[in-house]
Amino acid sequence: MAAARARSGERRAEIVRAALEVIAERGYRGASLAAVAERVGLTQQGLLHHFPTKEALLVAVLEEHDQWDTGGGGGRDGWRLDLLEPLVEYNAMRPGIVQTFSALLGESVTEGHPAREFFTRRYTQVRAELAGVLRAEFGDRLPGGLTPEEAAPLVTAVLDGLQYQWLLDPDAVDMPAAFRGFLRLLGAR
Amino acid sequence: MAAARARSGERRAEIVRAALEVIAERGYRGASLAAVAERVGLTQQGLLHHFPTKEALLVAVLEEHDQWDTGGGGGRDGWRLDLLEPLVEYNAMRPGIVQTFSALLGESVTEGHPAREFFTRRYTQVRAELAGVLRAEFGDRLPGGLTPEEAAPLVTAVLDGLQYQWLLDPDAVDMPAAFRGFLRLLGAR
DNA sequence: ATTATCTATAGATCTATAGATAATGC
DNA sequence: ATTATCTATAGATCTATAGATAATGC
Repeated sequence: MAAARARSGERRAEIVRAALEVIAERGYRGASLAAVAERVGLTQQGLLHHFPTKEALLVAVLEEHDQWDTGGGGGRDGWRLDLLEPLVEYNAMRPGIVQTFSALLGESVTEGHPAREFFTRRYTQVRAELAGVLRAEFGDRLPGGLTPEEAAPLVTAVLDGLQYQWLLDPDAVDMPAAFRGFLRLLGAR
Repeated sequence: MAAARARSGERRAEIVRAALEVIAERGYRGASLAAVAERVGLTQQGLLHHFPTKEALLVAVLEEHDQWDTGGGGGRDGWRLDLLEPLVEYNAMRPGIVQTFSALLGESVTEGHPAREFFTRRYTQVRAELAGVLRAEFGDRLPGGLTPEEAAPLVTAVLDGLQYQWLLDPDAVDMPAAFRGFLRLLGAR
């Protein structure tokens, strides 16, 4: 045959990449296995050989992009505040990934959604790590008398909220500039 | 028969209310007409007598709750900054509505989603009105040198972003308190 | 006559299972 | 023997249309 048989790991990676795209376009509930399969030149049943269920495929997508959103800049755990702005800048160049993330986050608040626990855990962790970073940078008090623990959910909220506004209307919202504005509010220079 | 025939307007209102609930639970794409119909004691085909298509029902839901999110507090156009905090407080008491809104916002960034234009327009309008409110309150410069136009998308982002964190983990996030913290950052008392 | 509702049903999908076929690795 | 894929198909759904039936309002 023309194409050599890809090793299983490569095939799985291809499928995860395709799933990421289809989820960006239609969300998880709207994404069909057939659409993902077609994108990698497989039948839907062929895809199910690599991932036994649709949910298993979603889990693989979530694991693959575990460093999403707030983690991309600085490696698994050691975030630094000055790496958040470059991360936002980077995200502004890959609307596809941001759209997948945002669509999944939106869906995840509905009942019994398979990504719900993932996001819940992730936000708990992100808030805790951000609080640590903010304390290291600003000490125990930020402008307005906020503690780092009070500011951390706001940083996360701004990151996510700006993504929605930007995805809906990229020309109307300069996501990195807006985020820099927020950092100035926090007192960073 | 037992129940008197409801006037059409009442029936439609019942259906819209049921649709709101089902969308909160499953999102728009995941919400079936049959599930909505069942909730008001109709068959799926009976429901389609009142709304000719599923999309028409969504439009009715969006129109009914046009004052969603940022509008509830102060009447159609005249927002005031000091009514935002009570609005967040009010939202914290109705997770259902917030969940419907958040699920729809998340879905709306996917391709060809029927609510996309609604949200795009809405955010454009919300940012403009918030900028006006911020200018009236703070003048041309806010902390960090932000202009009202730079701060407006941040206010919106914080409102939306906090909702997701709160829906995912209500015990971990005190939404009104977090929002008050953000207002203190902006320099309001 | 119009309005509200129902039954019947067409026509698409969708996920997942069963089982065949062919290539690869011992 | 195992791995990758395919064909066939079961069993659920889902939206929407067609057409019947019964009640309401002139």
